Amino acid sequence: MLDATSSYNPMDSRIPVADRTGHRTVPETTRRTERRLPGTRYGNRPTMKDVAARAGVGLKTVSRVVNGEPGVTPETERRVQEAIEALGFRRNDSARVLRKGRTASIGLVLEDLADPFYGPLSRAVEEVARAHGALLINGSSAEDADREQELVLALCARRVDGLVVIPAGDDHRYLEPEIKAGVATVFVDRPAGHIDADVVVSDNFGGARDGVGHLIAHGHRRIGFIGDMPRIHTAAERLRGYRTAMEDAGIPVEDAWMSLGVTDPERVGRAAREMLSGPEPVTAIFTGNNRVTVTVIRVLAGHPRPVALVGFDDIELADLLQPGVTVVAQDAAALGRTAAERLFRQLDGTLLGPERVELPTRLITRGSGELPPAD
Amino acid sequence: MLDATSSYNPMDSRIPVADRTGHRTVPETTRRTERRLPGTRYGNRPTMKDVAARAGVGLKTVSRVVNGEPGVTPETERRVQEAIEALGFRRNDSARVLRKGRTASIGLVLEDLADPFYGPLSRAVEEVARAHGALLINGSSAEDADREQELVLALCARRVDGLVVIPAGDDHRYLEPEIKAGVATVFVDRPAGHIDADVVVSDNFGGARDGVGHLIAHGHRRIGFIGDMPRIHTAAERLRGYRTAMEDAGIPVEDAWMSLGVTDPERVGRAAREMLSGPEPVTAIFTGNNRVTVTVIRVLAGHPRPVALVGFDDIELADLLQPGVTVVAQDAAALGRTAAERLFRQLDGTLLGPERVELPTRLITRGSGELPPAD
DNA sequence: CCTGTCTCTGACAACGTTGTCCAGGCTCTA
DNA sequence: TAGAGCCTGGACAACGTTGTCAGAGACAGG
Repeated sequence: MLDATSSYNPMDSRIPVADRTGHRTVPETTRRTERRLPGTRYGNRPTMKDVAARAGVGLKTVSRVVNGEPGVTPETERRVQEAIEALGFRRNDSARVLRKGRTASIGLVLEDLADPFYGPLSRAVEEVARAHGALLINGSSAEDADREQELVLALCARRVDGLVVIPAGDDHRYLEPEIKAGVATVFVDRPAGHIDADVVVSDNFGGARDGVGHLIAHGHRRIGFIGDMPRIHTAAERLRGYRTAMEDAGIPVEDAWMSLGVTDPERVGRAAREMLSGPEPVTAIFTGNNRVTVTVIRVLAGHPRPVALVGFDDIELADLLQPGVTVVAQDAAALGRTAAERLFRQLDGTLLGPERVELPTRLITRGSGELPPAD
Repeated sequence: MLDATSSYNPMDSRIPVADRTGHRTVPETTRRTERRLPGTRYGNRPTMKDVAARAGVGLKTVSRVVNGEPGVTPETERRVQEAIEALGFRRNDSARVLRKGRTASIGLVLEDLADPFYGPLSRAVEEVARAHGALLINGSSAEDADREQELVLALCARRVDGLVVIPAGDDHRYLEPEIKAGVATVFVDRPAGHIDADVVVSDNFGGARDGVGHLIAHGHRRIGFIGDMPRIHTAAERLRGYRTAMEDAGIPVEDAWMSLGVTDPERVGRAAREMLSGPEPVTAIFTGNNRVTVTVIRVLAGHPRPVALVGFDDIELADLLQPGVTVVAQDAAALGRTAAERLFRQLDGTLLGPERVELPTRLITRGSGELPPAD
């Protein structure tokens, strides 16, 4: 499952067990004696039982105080509070969860938290979760289907109440038992594969079509498209938008104008340079996401002729470049917020069936998309 | 504690209780009958007991199969696996955690996940956690001390094994009982207040001193400093670096050159414009963090004379602006990685006492810091 | 003084898992 | 063939909490 690089690996399901000589590793409870708090049991945290004993009351009375339930005299409450304070007691939510069934936590599986697109999305999900008293567990799939599944199932084992998933894989049937068991699930940015589930996406098709249309309106005909791997739904949709815009304008698309694949700077840079060379180079480029846009901007900065550019996704400082970068912006925070809200409505029971919600994109013109063709 | 905007609020400790008429709300276990899986108990997920019953074996045998423990015949294992498959059983880690004591999860409390500085940091922590088989729970404090404490204590109640905290508040004595109880703790970016704990920081002082020194070396004397609120440790350290560099160069600093406070664009923009006006305007500005830098770049873009600029924190596309933005870069990912590694070493027991680790910063020259004074 | 009601409190079971321990059946050897 | 030892499987307690229920006082009304 996961690599262990040290002795700490609590979820390891392999067997540390006694070896053939019968020796056993020292039980965990014996560590850190010197750090133990007076009044607590060896190496462990104080429990309600400890508090009850110290306060001279019953277990349930402590529970009542901790949870603010009624039916405790002020005097008793004071004694309990005092004991809690003195022992540094903190309720164990694991036990609580086990008893109550809900964990008050939701999981978010995305591609890469370091990507500036996902940071705001995650934050938005967190805010909604917070408003509902839930915590957020994040996981990065690194665009790997197996890792996505591993993460999702780990989250399910934790019994998160709900999942917000930005799919990396394209088959999510493995989630069916979980959904049946009541795990609320919303997919974001890309639809789920082979299951019927709630999904919140941007209007990738329309956004790309409008962005490319914008270039066409400014006189371009030879327009390049550099995007992500076509198995990624958003990439495919944006490509479809490109094709549609071109078709609507009656421009036959040449293969040399399109480049789809991994979005590392090397491949993208090569693709851009190829499109820009030869006897009939493109006069404009439409880029399929923020990473591609940044790379292409770098290429264009070193290019002799001006080349028009429209990028999908807004990027910071885009307005300060020369020329400013025209983009089709999607609202990452709104995606996250909408998804999380639907998630909690599923948990409330106020949501009927699975639905597909599409959020609009916005064309922001800043100059790069308005350059005329330099033929 | 937290606002509930709906009926879902599992961790609410206020009393939903029976009202005076004796009516009760419907127990949770009765929801979603239509979604229940055949073979499971009403509204609940299958447990090992269910699997054991279906496979015709004992409870512990199922546990053994699930955990890959030895001592189960292939035939028995097959039967158990079959039952697991058929019922869609997934081990309940809450119960496991309760029994084992470790949750295999760590908490990360930072200021704002949407900030491009924290995304990579969080991702780095996650990668280390993953290598140790642990999940990461994120929380944004929004630079609010109370919210930080609330988050940290909520994470402790979940019994996270460790905490990585980017402090918002300046008193962390509330964490003492937790640390004594064995919660590994590492502070990042800023030191903890009033407690002795592990901390990983950048060399804010040295970085700022070098950045300002760079401006001085290019002939500037009237150098402005725009930074965050001085109660934030990093802001104070960077200010100290600025003062030291000026002092070392024998330049008396004027009050009008320094501006400290919240880093919203409005205040920062006003501060920058003030420094740049009057009879003796600054000829260079040192900015105290990425947000400030971006705002100041915008101001400078509309300013008639060229003004030198060095910023703390690297920003994306800084190299593509005209001129390129010279920055003092800190390595957010390294901060996160180092902190997380120390955390797990605490859990391993291979770390001795609390320590302060300082990571170097790097001056990246791109042009804006090398502009001569425009006197 | 007794009875009924109300308030406060605590004993106990249950949540789902894992660790301990023991029993029964098997193989192997003396 | 009997005894020793191993392998497999299961009964049971425990983890820390919450829900249920019933008991113990207090107090008022008859």
